[in-house]
Amino acid sequence: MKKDNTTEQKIKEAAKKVFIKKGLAGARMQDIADQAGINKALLHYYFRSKEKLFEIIFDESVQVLMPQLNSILEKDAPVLEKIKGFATFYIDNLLQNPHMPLFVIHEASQNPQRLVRKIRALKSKPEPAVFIKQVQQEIAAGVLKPVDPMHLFIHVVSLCIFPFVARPMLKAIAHMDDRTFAMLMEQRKKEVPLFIEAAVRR
Amino acid sequence: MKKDNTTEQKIKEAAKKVFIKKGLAGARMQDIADQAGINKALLHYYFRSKEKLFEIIFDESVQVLMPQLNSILEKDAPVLEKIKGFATFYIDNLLQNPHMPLFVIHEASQNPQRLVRKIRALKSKPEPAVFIKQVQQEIAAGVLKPVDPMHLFIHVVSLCIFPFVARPMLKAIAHMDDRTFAMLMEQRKKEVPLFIEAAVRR
DNA sequence: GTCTATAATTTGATAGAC
DNA sequence: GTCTATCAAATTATAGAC
Repeated sequence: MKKDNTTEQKIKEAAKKVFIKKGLAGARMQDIADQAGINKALLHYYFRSKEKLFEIIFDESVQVLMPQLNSILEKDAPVLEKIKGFATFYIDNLLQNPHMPLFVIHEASQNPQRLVRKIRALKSKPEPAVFIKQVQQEIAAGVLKPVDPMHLFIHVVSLCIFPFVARPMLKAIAHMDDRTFAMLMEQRKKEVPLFIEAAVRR
Repeated sequence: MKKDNTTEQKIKEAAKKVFIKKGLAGARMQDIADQAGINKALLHYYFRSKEKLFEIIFDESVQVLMPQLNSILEKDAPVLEKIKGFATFYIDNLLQNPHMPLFVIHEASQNPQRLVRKIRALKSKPEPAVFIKQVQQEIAAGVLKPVDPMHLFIHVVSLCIFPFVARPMLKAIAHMDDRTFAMLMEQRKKEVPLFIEAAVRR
């Protein structure tokens, strides 16, 4: 599963863990060094500065989260098929990386331009235009009820991602423990597509 | 609109702005002092420490965001009525405080216990139990399609809050400027209730 | 209450030995 | 490449004059 056990890799994994948990401003180089089981000076030897190291971790996170959105937006299949596949796949993925979306969102909100740059640099950029056209076609064909395509897109991502982002809030409100929460997310892989289908299928 | 122009109030307003924008770890006491147009030492004179000042701002934010959830959960009206009222009202509110949810969520994720404490201390706590029972009744009565009540609750909050939390992400993906984004959120006051109704009304 | 000056601490970054 | 020791800057917090 893990790549090399080179020092560089160890640092990147440690940095990923600490940055994603604490954010850029909250992370401490000392924490990262401890987590990696090495000395603080080595961080600078390998990555020059906190900012540089962060940039790499953020970049990788964007590369994990963004291109996956394309499975809604691009793949050639009926809209409801794509949404179903996406929800299952993406929620599954978030169960593995539950803290990544909040990390990216928080840092994007601190520095929106950085996210814009990263997205521009992606080989596989999310591009809603295709999806929007396809939804319009299926509405015209009578497959879907009339629905604003952009809002539909936002609905889908909201339903999939928000619970992970707001996890501590939802856990507190609904008095859930971690196990219950995980189970609920597991259910959402089916609940979300069913809900959307009920809303828009003719 | 604003309360007194006492120094204490000026500080709290400045702190609110800075903390909500930068988070606890990212905020600087100097920024808050500048924003309030006073000296840094005065902050400590009035609020003792950064942590103490933060606690007050966080507390107030929780008091703004949480009790409003009760309009879904408690008020006596048919489920779909309540959801419609809530969505309109809450989104309207978020248009005034667009950065508050991400602030609370991010800090809650840094320190989940703090949020739990704050919620426990609320006079008007969000309590899903009533809502869940009501949904079950309306399903039994044939008003609603069968749907898991807890998931329905999560759907509603997700659809309302997520776009504000993920604003920079959505703006970047869909190439929107601020005006377009605001317009879209304005539309969601109607889109979200319609979408939910289409999904669950029998 | 409010300010200036400064202390105390934290933290990112570097120098230099091995 | 890796470590220890240390620096320099940033940042919270306080002392003390007015």
